[in-house]
Amino acid sequence: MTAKATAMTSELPAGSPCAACPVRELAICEPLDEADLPIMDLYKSGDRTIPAGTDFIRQGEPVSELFTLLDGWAFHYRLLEDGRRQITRVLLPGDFIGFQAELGAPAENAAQALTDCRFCVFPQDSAKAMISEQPELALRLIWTVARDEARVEELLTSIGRRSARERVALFLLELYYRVRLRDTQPLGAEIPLPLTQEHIGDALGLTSVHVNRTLRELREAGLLIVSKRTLQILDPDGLVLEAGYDPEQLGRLKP
Amino acid sequence: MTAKATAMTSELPAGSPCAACPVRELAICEPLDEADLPIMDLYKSGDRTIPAGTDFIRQGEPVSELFTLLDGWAFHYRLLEDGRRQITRVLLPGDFIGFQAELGAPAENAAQALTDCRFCVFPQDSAKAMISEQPELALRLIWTVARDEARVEELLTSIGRRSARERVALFLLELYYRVRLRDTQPLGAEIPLPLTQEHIGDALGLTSVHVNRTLRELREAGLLIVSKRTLQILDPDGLVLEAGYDPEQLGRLKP
DNA sequence: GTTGTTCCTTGATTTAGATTAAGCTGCCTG
DNA sequence: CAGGCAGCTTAATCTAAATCAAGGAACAAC
Repeated sequence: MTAKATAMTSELPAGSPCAACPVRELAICEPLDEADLPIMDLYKSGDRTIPAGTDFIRQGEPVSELFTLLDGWAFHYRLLEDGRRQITRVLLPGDFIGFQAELGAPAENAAQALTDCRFCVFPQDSAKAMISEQPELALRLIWTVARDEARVEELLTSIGRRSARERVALFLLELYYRVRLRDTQPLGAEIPLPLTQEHIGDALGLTSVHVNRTLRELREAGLLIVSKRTLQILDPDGLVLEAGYDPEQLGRLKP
Repeated sequence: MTAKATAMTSELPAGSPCAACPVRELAICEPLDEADLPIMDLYKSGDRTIPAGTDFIRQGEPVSELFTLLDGWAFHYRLLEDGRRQITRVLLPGDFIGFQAELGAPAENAAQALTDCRFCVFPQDSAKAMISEQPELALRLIWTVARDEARVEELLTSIGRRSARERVALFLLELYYRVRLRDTQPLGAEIPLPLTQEHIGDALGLTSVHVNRTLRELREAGLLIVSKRTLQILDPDGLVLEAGYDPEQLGRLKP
């Protein structure tokens, strides 16, 4: 429930070359081939690095910049007036962050860095120019927003209709596959999981106490281990079963 | 929880003229002025009317057509394997229905008519052509999908973090304002509400029994009356308070 | 006008998950 | 190295909402 706010950021003077971009085929610029890549320099203002815990988009304040996450983990969330928090999306490298229907309007979602993060930064005006001047990028943005919406709907369905065990199992399973789409790792390997139990609770509509219990149950059932900011999936099939999830859909999973 | 399926539909031979469209400024074609309106005839295949209860998009089956809802109410939903249902979006006239990241892929959301519905129909291929050939329409689609995502996130936040009373109050209040953006009605007037208590429960992650009790409480508190497929908001300010909602956001409400 | 349906309503009971509370661990910082 | 903080863990208790159960009202179908 804590919403830490830090200010310290570091900005590089100029944009680093897109050719070396670590998330090129995941990001908004994916449709551009090598030759067209310099187009992006028209719109991006540079790279930026922020420390873990930074609230880099604040709910209700005008969105003045958009970001492509180059490295690190972050999340989008909404706050109620009394401090209750709902995490709406976990953000991984390649994700386009901060876009909303009315650019420049008060932010509907806040965003916070979970780890130190590095971004590619787009001032709001040039992001607007980008999508109206570059039709391939506009099409890619449609795809991106629709995919994000589908993910939020999946989470909505979890919270609305699944039990705590099903929710936790599915949430971690999906994160595991998303991470593995970025860094190919041996199946069953540990992945970093920079979320606290409180974060997981705030994503799944549970308290951290109940998340703790549920994680213990899943561990005792030999399905997964969450420990020391690390997630290990022991039994993917068992988890799919536990989550009551159509395993076919995992195959369709997008980055 | 019931998922009725009907087949009977009626299709008109040719598209009716867009000039007479009842939802022109709400729909995907909003950016076109009078002169450009015939562009739509390149892409739409005609109008269609279906009876209440029809499942016109079935989860898991390829999406072969997209729709603009011209008249009536419908909803998007997801089913779990054991029949649990989550309603993800209530669809009102002007809404663009069935769009998803991968057109032609298995439908991520089913859709069902709540009342008799009339649609403007777009075959999947021509919808694809439309968004790649008409940049203004692509921009409008981005806006539409982003707005829908924001609505789903709002619902997610409700289910994850609000009490039953807050959820019901906010859900009905938002519907009320959405309907009033379409048909201007005197404030406090009744609006039609073709949702059963079971529908409301499936949208809000509650059982119909609990929805019933909650509606009674809200009625006894003099806030609203739901009766005979009709919703009457008695005390909008009281409801905003009850919902723990930032009233400013209602002003920003989009159709 | 009887017989189903579907939907609404209310009461009694159960339960999943929340709340409260307390101790523990690892860690950073002074 | 002491003290403090953030996060994890577990147990005891409470409660919001689910489940179970039983009627009632409206309406269509025969």
